[in-house]
Amino acid sequence: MANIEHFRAFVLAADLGSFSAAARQMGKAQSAVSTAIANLEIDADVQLFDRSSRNPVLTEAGAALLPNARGILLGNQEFLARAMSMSQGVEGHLCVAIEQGISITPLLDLLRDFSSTFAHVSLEIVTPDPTDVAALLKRGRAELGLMIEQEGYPTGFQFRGVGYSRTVPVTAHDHPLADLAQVRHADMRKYRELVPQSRPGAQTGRSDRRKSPSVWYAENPMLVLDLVAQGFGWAELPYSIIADRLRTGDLAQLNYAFQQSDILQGVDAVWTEQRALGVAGQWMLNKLLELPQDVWREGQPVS
Amino acid sequence: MANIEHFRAFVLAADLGSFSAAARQMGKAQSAVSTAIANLEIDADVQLFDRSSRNPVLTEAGAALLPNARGILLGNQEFLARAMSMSQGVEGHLCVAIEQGISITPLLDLLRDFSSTFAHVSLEIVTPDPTDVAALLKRGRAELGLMIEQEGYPTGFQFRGVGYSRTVPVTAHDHPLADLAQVRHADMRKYRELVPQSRPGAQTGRSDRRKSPSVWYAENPMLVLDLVAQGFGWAELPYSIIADRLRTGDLAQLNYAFQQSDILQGVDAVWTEQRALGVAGQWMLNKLLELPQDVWREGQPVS
DNA sequence: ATCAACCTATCTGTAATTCAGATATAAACT
DNA sequence: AGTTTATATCTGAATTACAGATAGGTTGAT
Repeated sequence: MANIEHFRAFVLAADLGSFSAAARQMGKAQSAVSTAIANLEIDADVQLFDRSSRNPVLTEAGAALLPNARGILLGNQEFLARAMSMSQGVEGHLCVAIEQGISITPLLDLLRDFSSTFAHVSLEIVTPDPTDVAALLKRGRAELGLMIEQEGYPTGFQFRGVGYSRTVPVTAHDHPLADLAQVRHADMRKYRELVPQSRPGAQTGRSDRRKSPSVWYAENPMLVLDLVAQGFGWAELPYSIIADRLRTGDLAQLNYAFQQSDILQGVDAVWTEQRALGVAGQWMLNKLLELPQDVWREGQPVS
Repeated sequence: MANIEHFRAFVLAADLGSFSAAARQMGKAQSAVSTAIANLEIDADVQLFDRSSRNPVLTEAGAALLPNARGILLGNQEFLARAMSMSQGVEGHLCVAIEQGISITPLLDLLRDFSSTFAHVSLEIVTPDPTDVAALLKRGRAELGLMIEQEGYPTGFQFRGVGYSRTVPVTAHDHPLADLAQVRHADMRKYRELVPQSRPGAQTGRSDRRKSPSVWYAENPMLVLDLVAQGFGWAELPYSIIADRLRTGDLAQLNYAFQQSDILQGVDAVWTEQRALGVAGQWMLNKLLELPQDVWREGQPVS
């Protein structure tokens, strides 16, 4: 019935203003184009061309339907191109799990590059709770993960450091801790700590020695941010999400007595051995490893 | 070659998880679906289904290509639906020319209604210079116009009042006129008038007795707005575009001594006799005429 | 007006395709 | 093991698509 080539005949004829020219360009006989378009008109029950003159000209209906026909053609083209890409081993979909709190601004150029290099690969970025990245990888829901480095990974996981993330301790500007020139452990234990992570008991390789005995957990870092701003306690949060509110004076940075207050935590790319990375995943991993370290410094616009 | 029905077979089989079920639903033989999908796989050079078990299951490639196939099907469906709509006399495209300065907020509900009633009609809204609306209609570039009422329209034009637009005289807040409790004609003649309209000499039916001998014209009302705010003169502008800047005190409303300062100008719907309105255009005209008058009162949110 | 060049619609026979039915075979379930 | 239901493949028939030829019309130049 409705053959895709018929739509191509319609579009070509409209563009060239001639059935014969369209037929020549398609390597078919003129009669083929003529009947193809005639059948299209029968199916659609509208006149697409006005044939009263030497060359056919689009009717109003034909002009209105032309974009639709082009859309069908484009869809078919994309179907074929994507299939071609996948038949050569490129995966059709890549899911990257980036732990909440890791900023994606250092990755923007890389992502732009990805979108042009792998136009037919749909990219999915999920930002799960920190404890969930490994689970997503193991479950096969994601192929590649970015997470704050931890002491040990379960067997079957591959990892490599690719950058770092700056975490800063903050409170609301009017919080008692904000007035101290130097904050000691004993001071912090007096107030509630807010942790951007759900499921406190989650088995994770990272050290979970909280500084305060009173801890609240929330899955969304933004929620933690709001709670901190409302004076519910203090938190160690990625610089990228608090930079604005530090600047406006809404939040105050704490000054640790016992260590550098700016905590630089390594960021690891993580993947599993079992589910081998496809061409696109491999490409992204390599680009991540090649990333210059200074793109991870926040606050400067990515050039 | 690539028949649209084949894509439907693919999508149906993927959805139902069975070639036989898909065949039943399409009213075809099982073998037809089987070979159709096999041919699709040959064309695309990828395996779409894994046939190792009793029921076929999508491969990774099949899952990635399924949305594309759906897209093609949707495109075809839309093509047919639009054609059907047009074969029943509904135009495929409607262009409405709304004179610059007339707010479209009173029309939002109407437009929403239009988009659901005429899903297959693409709507184009152009906001030309006031003097150009009639030209667009005459040229056939637009089918329906909304413009500030004028004394007479050229022959061949139909018009009917549908609402009104409030125009207010303003200056910058620090302009000499802003200090006067009552502004007389003589005062206004001392300062420059800014008119949101290009081509001063344009033959138009509206009264062109400017109050000031010094007049500047600019096509874009927003440009006029900026000039007024910068103290270049005074202007009579639609309330909808100056409301915000009146509220912030950036601009000041003038208080006429000789008439009501708030000038209510009628808004006419205009169309030509020669180019008959289609079903959608007719619908829009009727809805415009039925519009309750109070939607034209600005400042209140449209419910 | 006449003519040449070019366009489109339609007809005809042929080639290609699509499809239904039949058959073989494999998987899941009893 | 037997039953049911699924898919792949084969075959012949029906449909469809197509090239080539023909007829009729339009355009523009002579």
